Amino acid sequence: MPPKPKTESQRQELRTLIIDVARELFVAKGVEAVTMREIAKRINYSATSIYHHFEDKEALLRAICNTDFLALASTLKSIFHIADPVERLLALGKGYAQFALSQPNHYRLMFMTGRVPCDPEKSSLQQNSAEQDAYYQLKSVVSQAYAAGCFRDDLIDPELIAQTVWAGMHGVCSLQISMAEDKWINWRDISARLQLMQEVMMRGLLRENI
Amino acid sequence: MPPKPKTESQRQELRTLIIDVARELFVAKGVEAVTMREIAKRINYSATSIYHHFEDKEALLRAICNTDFLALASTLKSIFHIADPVERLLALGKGYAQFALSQPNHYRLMFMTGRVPCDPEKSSLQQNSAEQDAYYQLKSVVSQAYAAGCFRDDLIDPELIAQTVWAGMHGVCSLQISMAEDKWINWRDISARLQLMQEVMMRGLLRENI
DNA sequence: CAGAGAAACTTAACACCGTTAAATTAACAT
DNA sequence: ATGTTAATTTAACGGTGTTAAGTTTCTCTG
Repeated sequence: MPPKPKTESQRQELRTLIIDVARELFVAKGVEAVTMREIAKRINYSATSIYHHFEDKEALLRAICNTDFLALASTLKSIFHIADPVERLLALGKGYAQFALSQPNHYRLMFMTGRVPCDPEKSSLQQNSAEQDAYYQLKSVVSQAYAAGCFRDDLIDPELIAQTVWAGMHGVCSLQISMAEDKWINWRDISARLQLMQEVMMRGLLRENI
Repeated sequence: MPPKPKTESQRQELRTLIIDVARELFVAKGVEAVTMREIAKRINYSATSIYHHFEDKEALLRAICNTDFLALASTLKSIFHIADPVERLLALGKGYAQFALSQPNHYRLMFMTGRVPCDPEKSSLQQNSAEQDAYYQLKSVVSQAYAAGCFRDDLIDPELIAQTVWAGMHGVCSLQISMAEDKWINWRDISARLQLMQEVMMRGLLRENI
């Protein structure tokens, strides 16, 4: 009873259905839970049909990743209404951390696995878009603070600053995600670690006067 | 031609041979390359025999991990001869980063996968040993700087400081390891990123006077 | 209106994987 | 000599991603 030539929109619908089901498995049980057969079972298709929408499992993961990058950028764009550039940067960091810690499996896939390297050529997302590109949002916010003269005089490369700020927040979040259960370390509260990281970075980056 | 009751030392020998071969595959091709069958082939045993030395693949990875934690601590202990506490801390960070970037697959297994959480109960390594426990080394160096009054007055928890310093360096290294190939980002030199991270952290943490 | 062709989908299979059960071999202890 | 035990292997199970080869249904053309 299966086969019918479908309209393009129905095709798209099925495609996003696959992605959604895959994400769901994924959120609950991590990357390993995303097996082609299980996804297929949940949508009452055979495993093979997924290959008509995605070249392979990597491609499917990449698609999930893309929707997540978009979700991250969507979350973060609410930050731009904040007037003070430093407060804006801090809020960006907080929003980023909240995303990471509330959706650890997605964060892991996006920033910790190294699979699925994003290529602007292939992505459906628009690079350098304030709506869709979270990295561009970071660059923007840092550049704005830079233009406002917030940073120390010896810091002359906003993109390097952005990458450092990112690394700081990513360091706290990713250690939390992959090592929070590790009994070797007597972890301080994650909120305290995030807080101190932001304080330290700001004190290290910003001008001192006033 | 196979079976002979072996002495305990021969058993150990084979055990470490397995670990070594597994590490080798591992260094070259990452976690996924470590398949029981391939390890077995390289030492001319059948895959099943590995299970007489390691409960399962996790246990084998854990064993590899342990040797790597020891290797890291061994590398870092050369830092303790440095007299100035701040210089010592900086050198620790540099040594850590060098380890991470020169052995990315090991670093990934140790700090980025979340599998194999280390438990002091089960590990063969000695916790709180200046020779074997890299985290203890970090705590020590930070505590020494703290005792020397290097940090700002409002910083009163050396372990929180240590975890933050760690997160900063880990952030730079892990982003490099998992995202250096990502074409979305116009990465600055890894050395510049490490350098700036250390500068920022030191400026953020240390007292200002003189 | 018949039949060709394409699209959607399925079943069957391949080559792997980690892991376990059962069988085999060789050394030791009695 | 015999039995026990440890070391090892072969065979197999259930799982994975993926591909080849159908099967069914629609649409489009002659």
